[in-house]
Amino acid sequence: MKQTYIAEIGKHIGAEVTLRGWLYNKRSSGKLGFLEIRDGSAMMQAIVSKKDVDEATWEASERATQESSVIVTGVPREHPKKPGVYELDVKTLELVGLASEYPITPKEHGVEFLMDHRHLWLRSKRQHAILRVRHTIIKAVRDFFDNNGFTLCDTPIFTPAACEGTTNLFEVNYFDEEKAYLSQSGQLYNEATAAAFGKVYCFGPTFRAEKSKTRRHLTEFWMVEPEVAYAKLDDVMELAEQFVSYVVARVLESRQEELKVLERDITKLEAIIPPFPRLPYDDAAKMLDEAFAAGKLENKFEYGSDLGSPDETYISSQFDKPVMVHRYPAAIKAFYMEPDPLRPDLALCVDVLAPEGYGEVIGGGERASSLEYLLKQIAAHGLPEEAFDWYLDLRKYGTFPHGGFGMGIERCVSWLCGLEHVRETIPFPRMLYRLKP
RNA sequence: UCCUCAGUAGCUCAAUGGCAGAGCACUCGGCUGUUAACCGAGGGGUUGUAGGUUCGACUCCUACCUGAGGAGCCA
Repeated sequence: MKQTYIAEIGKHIGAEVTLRGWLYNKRSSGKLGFLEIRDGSAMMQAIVSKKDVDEATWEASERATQESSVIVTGVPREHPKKPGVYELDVKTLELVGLASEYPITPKEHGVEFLMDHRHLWLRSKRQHAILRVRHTIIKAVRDFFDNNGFTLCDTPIFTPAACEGTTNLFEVNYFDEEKAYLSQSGQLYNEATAAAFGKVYCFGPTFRAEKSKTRRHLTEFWMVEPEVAYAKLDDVMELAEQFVSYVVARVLESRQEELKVLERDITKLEAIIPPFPRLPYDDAAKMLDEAFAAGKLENKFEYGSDLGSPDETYISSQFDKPVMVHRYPAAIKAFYMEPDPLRPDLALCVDVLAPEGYGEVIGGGERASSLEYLLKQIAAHGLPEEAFDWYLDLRKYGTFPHGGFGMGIERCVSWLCGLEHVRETIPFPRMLYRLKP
């Protein structure tokens, strides 16, 4: 008995097939049973008619509870009332595993309950759709870089020192010599591999021990980080808009069904095509001042500070494409940012803010290439110079201008799916106060 | 760390300081085209914890616990 997957059922109309899966839901009308079967690929309704099946099958169909595992044989045909929809006329049904009373009912549930049952919640239609979109996004991310001459060079997860201080890092006590930390970015290592391969990317889990408790934060999330030798800030911005547009297009192309389940307004996604607006920090500051004067923002924006969440939301709401805010004050950015030669108080960096209030999905820029400047910056930030000896070597042995960015996968999934919270974008989210399941 | 809100049946919620309730889920019965199916019956409660006010507290007060949303910080 070869298994047929429901997603392929259209190819088997009129021929007997075997489905293996789980009972999603059941309705009955006397001697007629309607079983919704899911097998991971899709769902379909199976019809059990008492007069057409043997006693064991009828009894099993009556006994089967929600989420019981079942093997069903039958003949698929078109739904009598819905063209293009298929149903299965059941011949036999075998109960593989009777499910105990299933906690997730077809009615509504609260967040805490669903999060406690995340291992089961994944079986529901909505979660299935989200994680399929996630899969497509990740595939598109890899394809984009693989097809554009990038080499995958993954960076370590255990790292000896912080990129930007140790306050938000997870400490690991294992290595004899010194303290280790879980990676918060692969960027410094990307700069080393970029000198070897030219165009590189890394893609892995990232850890941030921030006491953040918002819909945009996870303590463990996945980040893809490209780095390009000889790239200037303009090249980085162009790469970012090409990359984001490609990923969005791939999702639109292959995940229509899932976006429909999620009730996503796809016209919003269809607008995501290059070029994206470029907004200098100074202009962003002016926009925020005007918004505050017009009573559209609660707090006055202070020039020189970083954009707050409400600020980002306001700015992105003014555009129907992702907006690239560039050239922030160097003082509020990481030590390795290249200063703008025309305005040394500004850093050659860029944040990409997704539309519809989804906030920052990409952060990046041009890296400082001068050894003298980096030494000054490390001292100014109070960082231990010896921790960066290998990083400084990159400036000693053939330094070169270069840049790149990092994109948080979960924020991207959240945006493309139109979700309220990133916790649904990863199979098992890790958050402040959430380690199980 | 700070601000706001919420904890009542397995789940989602109701109950004006005066008898602890409904829908879903579950069990039993009915129904040959159901779509969160429907109809009838049944079991199911330390109202987050501790204290206080009151003749009487799910309801009011205090503290704590847990969760959610937000700020800061970030992708």
